[in-house]
Amino acid sequence: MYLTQRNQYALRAIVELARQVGKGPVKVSEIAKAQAIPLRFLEVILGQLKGSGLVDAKRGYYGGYFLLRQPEDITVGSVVRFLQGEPDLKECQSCISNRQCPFENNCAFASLWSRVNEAVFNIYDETTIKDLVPDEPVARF
Amino acid sequence: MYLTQRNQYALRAIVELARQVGKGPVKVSEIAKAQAIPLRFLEVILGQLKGSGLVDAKRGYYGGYFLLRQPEDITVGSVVRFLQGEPDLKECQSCISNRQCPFENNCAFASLWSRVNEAVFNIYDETTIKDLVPDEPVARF
DNA sequence: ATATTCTCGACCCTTTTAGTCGAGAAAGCA
DNA sequence: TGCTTTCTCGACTAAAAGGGTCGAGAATAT
Repeated sequence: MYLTQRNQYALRAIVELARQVGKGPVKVSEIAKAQAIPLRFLEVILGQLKGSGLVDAKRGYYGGYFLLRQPEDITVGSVVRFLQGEPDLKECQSCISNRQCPFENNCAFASLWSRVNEAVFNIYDETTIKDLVPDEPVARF
Repeated sequence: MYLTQRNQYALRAIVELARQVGKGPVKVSEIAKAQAIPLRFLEVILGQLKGSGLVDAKRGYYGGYFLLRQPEDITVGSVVRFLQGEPDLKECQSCISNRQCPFENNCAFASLWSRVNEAVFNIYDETTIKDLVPDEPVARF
């Protein structure tokens, strides 16, 4: 739900891939430059992202990263879920251990947290990567 | 939006005060015990909370903390806002500095973050402390 | 006086997050 | 073949955030 800098970088990297869809693999260095992300850090992030099945990479001269699905078929929710996993909100986050919950597992906070989480993921799930790609500036003549 | 352990402790402390409303000041040690919060840490938290105008304290023998408003008049939103301040969501959180935003301040993320934030605070604002106080177990005979 | 309870600032420790680095492996090119 | 490019992998470091503690002082009641 709360997105770290790293996870925002990941999203922006995917957006950049979406922006260049159809132009073949995009180099990490290119993404890093376009999105102002530290290069070596981005390498790590994209490496992780490969595990999601959303992107893949090719090495060598014409190498780089590319999307495995259309931008409109990738939701922010699916990316976020992959990056941080779904939090276990059935159990109240206020209680370190469930055994010593001061409300004896009848805790009103649990419902609050899960409602919040649901609201957030509703938004994430209805937002696709395509929605995040900036519109091309209209050509002037 | 994202609540730290500390901020959840704060909320639970207030809930405990609400639970005991009308019984005079509640000692920190009592709150700590009831809500399973580390005592010395709770002292710090309640000290901060005094600045919100929602609670106040009295020292000495019959001292302790107490609410300055009715539980139903305190929203979770007002507490959270005091604890963490409203994030500055007009500007995209992805960009370290606004000057070097790769999207040139026309960033689709900004809208996403603010929609998420709004959704979360809608829930926080419509939830009062009273809603979080567990129902008294019905007396059986 | 004295016991009680909040008050204040400084302090410490652990975990998370951000970011870097060097060497290696695949892919293309000459 | 050998050279260049670009991803790949694991280890590593640094900074920040978060959680929690402590001692001494100040108000309040008996």
